[in-house]
Amino acid sequence: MNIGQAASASGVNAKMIRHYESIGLIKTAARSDGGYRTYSTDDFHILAFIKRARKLGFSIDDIKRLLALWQGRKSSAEVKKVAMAHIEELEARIAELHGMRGTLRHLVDHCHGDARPTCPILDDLAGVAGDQPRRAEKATASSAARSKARALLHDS
Amino acid sequence: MNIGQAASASGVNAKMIRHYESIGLIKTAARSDGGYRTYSTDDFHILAFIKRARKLGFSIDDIKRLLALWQGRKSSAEVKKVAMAHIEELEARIAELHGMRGTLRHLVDHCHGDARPTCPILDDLAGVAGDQPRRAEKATASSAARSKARALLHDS
DNA sequence: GATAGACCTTCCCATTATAGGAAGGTCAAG
DNA sequence: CTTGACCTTCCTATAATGGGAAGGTCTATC
Repeated sequence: MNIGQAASASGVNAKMIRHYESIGLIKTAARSDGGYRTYSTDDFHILAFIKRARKLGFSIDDIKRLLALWQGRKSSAEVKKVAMAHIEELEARIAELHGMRGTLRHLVDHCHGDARPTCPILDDLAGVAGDQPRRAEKATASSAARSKARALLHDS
Repeated sequence: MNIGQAASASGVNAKMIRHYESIGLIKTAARSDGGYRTYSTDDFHILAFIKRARKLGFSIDDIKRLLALWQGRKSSAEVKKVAMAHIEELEARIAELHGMRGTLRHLVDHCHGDARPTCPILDDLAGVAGDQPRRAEKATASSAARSKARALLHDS
């Protein structure tokens, strides 16, 4: 199998296959006389594995670990650990996006969206206090530092 | 205000302020005799605006648009449009992550996570059919092409 | 055997937003 | 006048993907 066939068979495109090789995710491919990379059925399985893992949002680093576990035929405990850590990561990202969406949804719902220049969305972004239940800004240690800095500006 | 003060006051760090200047998101800062960038209260407001917009996940390009709208004091309709498009983007990303999380949750729930090497997670990634209600792979036009390619391998 | 066209090779560049570091200049306090 | 904090520019890196150029190989057809 040349790289093109391996690509369409696995769903990982040729550019990416070369990339994965270059970063050491997959082993250096065998070469034909003409210098073409050649792939075995085993190689194809690995590529398909990678493709599926990427679809689940695993990072290349995670996949490196999963591939080692897969090929090492070791315990499933380690795999489960990697997967659960990834679930937590996904959930954190979902929560973050969800928070953004909520704030924005609220702002959009209060924006009449007509020819008038007044706009709660811009007001919020500009820091004008409105009736928003949640501000775009979370209360963090750094925001406390910023409030202090803001005091120097006689602002807020 | 020097860049450091502007940074801690706005929450946008100094490195980023220079970067935003270099890509044209903010105008070139005025300079002191010694060549230091100096920032006015207006500049600070713009930086704070940018920071809040970034916290809501707007891209730099979106922010460029929002800043123009904010400073142009034009209609709110355009702002609402940008914001709604962003909400849709957020929702698409949430849905994608949610799908990943669901599939993974299911796999993790069926993995005993002990010393045995059998693992539904790896099996799924490897393409072994299990009792999974949803596979890691969506049925798409390209997956049809891949099935055809796979047929050439006498695989699947 | 020549040639066309599909496919392959390597190498470089771009993306997005953010950050680290090096080498060197400026400022304020002691 | 030195010290230390802060600033300057320039280069590099990240993660994953892709575009494109310049050139080599393979295969089918004439």
